[in-house]
Amino acid sequence: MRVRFAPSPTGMLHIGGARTALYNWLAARGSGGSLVLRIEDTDRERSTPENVEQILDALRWLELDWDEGPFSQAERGPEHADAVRQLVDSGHAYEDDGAIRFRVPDEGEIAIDDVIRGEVRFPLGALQDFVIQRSDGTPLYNLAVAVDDRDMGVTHVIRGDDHLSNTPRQALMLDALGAGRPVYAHLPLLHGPDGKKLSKRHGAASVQELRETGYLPEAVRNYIALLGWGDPESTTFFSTDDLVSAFDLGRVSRSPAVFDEQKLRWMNGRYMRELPVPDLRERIERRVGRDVPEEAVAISQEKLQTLADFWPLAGFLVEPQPVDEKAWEKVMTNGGPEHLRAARDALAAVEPFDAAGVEAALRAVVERLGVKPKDVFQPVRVAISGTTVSPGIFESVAALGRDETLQRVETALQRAGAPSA
RNA sequence: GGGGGCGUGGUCUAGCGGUUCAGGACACCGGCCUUUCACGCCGGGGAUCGCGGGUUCGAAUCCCGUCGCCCCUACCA
Repeated sequence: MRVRFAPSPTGMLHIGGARTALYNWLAARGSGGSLVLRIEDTDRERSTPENVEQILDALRWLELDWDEGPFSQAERGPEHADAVRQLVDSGHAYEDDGAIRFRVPDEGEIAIDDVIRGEVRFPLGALQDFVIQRSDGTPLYNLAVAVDDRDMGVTHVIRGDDHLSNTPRQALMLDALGAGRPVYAHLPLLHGPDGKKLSKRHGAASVQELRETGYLPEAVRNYIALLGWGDPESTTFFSTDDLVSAFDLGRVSRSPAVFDEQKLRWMNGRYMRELPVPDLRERIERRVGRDVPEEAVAISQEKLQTLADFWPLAGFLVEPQPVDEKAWEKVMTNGGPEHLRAARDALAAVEPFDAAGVEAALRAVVERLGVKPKDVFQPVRVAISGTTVSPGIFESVAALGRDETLQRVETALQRAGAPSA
């Protein structure tokens, strides 16, 4: 099996394109075949080196490797021209105002075999003679695709459903050229939450955006694999290896799917929780661009859904964060400062200064003061983190260390105007 | 207008003529846990399978029609 992913370089790779790339990749890897990357850049206006690079970056990030290419369709002008000439010579195409049109028979029909849709028939009478070469001598999409797929030995064309209507044109040319037709597989399109089709223009959800939002490539792969395909057991989590062996083109759904970021978030969180701490730490550091204590990662892990969640949740373990006024108001009233002072005194004497020790000390304070646990814990939390949301308070205090904790508590006490002694 | 595709709870899906076929997941609601937020666990509401016919003892599953959405119909891809 030899497949190809042939994006047009319009910039961002949106998730629909990413899924097409994934399915092609899965088909190739699962069959021991190869994947060819071809850039459909015959429209020079929107094909820039930067746009091409963006597509490649997105694929690399998704860890979808290709075996050959990227090939530039625009650089295959001679081959396209040869094919056009051959079609003209054989009477299958003719000149019209300088352009070359392919001659579509007026009657009859053409049947396309599609792995996903079954046999699809098109009455030829509904097809116009279409232009295959511009008057400036450059080829058009339908011709270029057919010729390139033929020349590159593509055996299976796996692409979006929006190309199904183009298929009879391409097949007609292949037939006229005396070339065999590849096996076709047209994937259902992806729509946005608003029901509209997903594209660069609408709604977005491009691979680069997913990356910036802090999703893991393996989670994205798993999620988008399920957009249009599912195994009989309704399995939800697939390692990439499992995906390769379980994926079956013939089982791909025929109806459009809607990209649901909430589910991706959930799934991403599940992947994050299963990551070894050192691995997660490395990814977080790469994202925030600075070193992060392993402990901070370890105690945050179960609360993260994306890499972007780390800093707001545990950035205070790296450096002091601004105080959230609402949080402050909420916990520093009704005896907050007083409880905080008691907590400070208890923490000063904790030995050893670990989560268990901190917990014992803080709970003792709660008991002695006869208040609720949160009456003590929350002021401490705000004092060290600046807000009311953080990893477990005992773990956080322990991770921060005695000196830093005491210093922040002291600062908070002064801010509260409470006598520190 | 012409041609083509698609239609299972809000969303992704399983199912492909008959042992709970309406299953699983996200989301949602309630509870437990509990130091916040999450995680986790337990429970719940929600689809008669777009709609209408037909075939059949029996259809989400087969056929026809109809409606809706989408794609192609460019010297875009």
